[in-house]
Amino acid sequence: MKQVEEILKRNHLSVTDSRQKIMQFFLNSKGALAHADIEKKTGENFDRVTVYRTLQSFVEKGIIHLIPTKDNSIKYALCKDDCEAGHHHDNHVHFICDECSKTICLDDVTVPQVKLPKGFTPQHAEMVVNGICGDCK
Amino acid sequence: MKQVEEILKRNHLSVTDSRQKIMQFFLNSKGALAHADIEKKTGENFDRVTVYRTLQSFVEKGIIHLIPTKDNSIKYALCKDDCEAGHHHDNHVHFICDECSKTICLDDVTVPQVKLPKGFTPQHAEMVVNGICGDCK
DNA sequence: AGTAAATTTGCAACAATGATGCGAAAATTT
DNA sequence: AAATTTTCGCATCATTGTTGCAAATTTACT
Ligand SMILES: [Mn+2]
Ligand SMILES: [Mn+2]
Ligand SMILES: [Zn+2]
Ligand SMILES: [Zn+2]
Repeated sequence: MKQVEEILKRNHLSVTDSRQKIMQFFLNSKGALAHADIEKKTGENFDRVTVYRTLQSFVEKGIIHLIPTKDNSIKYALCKDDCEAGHHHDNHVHFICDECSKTICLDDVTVPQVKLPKGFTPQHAEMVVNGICGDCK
Repeated sequence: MKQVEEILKRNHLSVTDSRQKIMQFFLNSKGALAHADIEKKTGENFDRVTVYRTLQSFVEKGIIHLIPTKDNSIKYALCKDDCEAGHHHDNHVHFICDECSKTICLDDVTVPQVKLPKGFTPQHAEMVVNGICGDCK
């Protein structure tokens, strides 16, 4: 059984053409992807709505995760941690290159804990670092 | 001279009605504000475009800063660090309450440094913590 | 204070992004 | 292979953000 098919089945998603192609596109990509990347750069011609719904279900199943940005653009990347449906537990740092503007998961760099002021109860923390990536230096 | 007027003049912005009102709204607010908050909750009736342009110029002048979120919503808050036009240097942690969904600048909590893999050169880091705020607990 | 110059505002128009309802198509189950 | 369930693609709509331009306002100048 092909890898993409296996991933979809394991996550209780029916195996459709769009899902297979989009999942393969994630597997082939180094960095994170935006909706527009998938719509335009897959070579395929999926409906915009199909792409939205596919990404949504991947997120729900814990297959991909969102990456926070300042510029109102959503980026998605494969979860390499063992996320479950309805509950992600990625806690790695993300890097955004100011040169090539690629967004990269630093899977081995965990988000450090910080001491919060009295009264605040932390649940989850995200960290995004900007700078120059290895390829651009 | 009124406080808002003083702030605008200091940042080389002409003192207009919208700018004064929006700046005052920031000064009165505890947490961060979204575009929609300003458009709807000021009581005033600014044109959408005016609000966009006002926020843009405040960001450019280093008066307010952006806060990254996962859900594609931009939040703005007053800079309490000494930011300059074209170059912000806020480096405090932000807290988003899962209950009341307020976004709060933790001005006294600085973003910790992390060790990045070889090749990556950091420039700036952002950290956002989710959880329950003091008011909601 | 009064006028000219510069800046900002509001409107219209447009583009991009995202959500929803629904019948047709495809995938899964029996 | 037929029935059932799920997904897809299209049409339609809502929200968010941008741009050009004339009118209004603010600032600079005499
Ligand atoms: Mn990641
Ligand atoms: Mn802040
Ligand atoms: Zn790069
Ligand atoms: Zn709260």
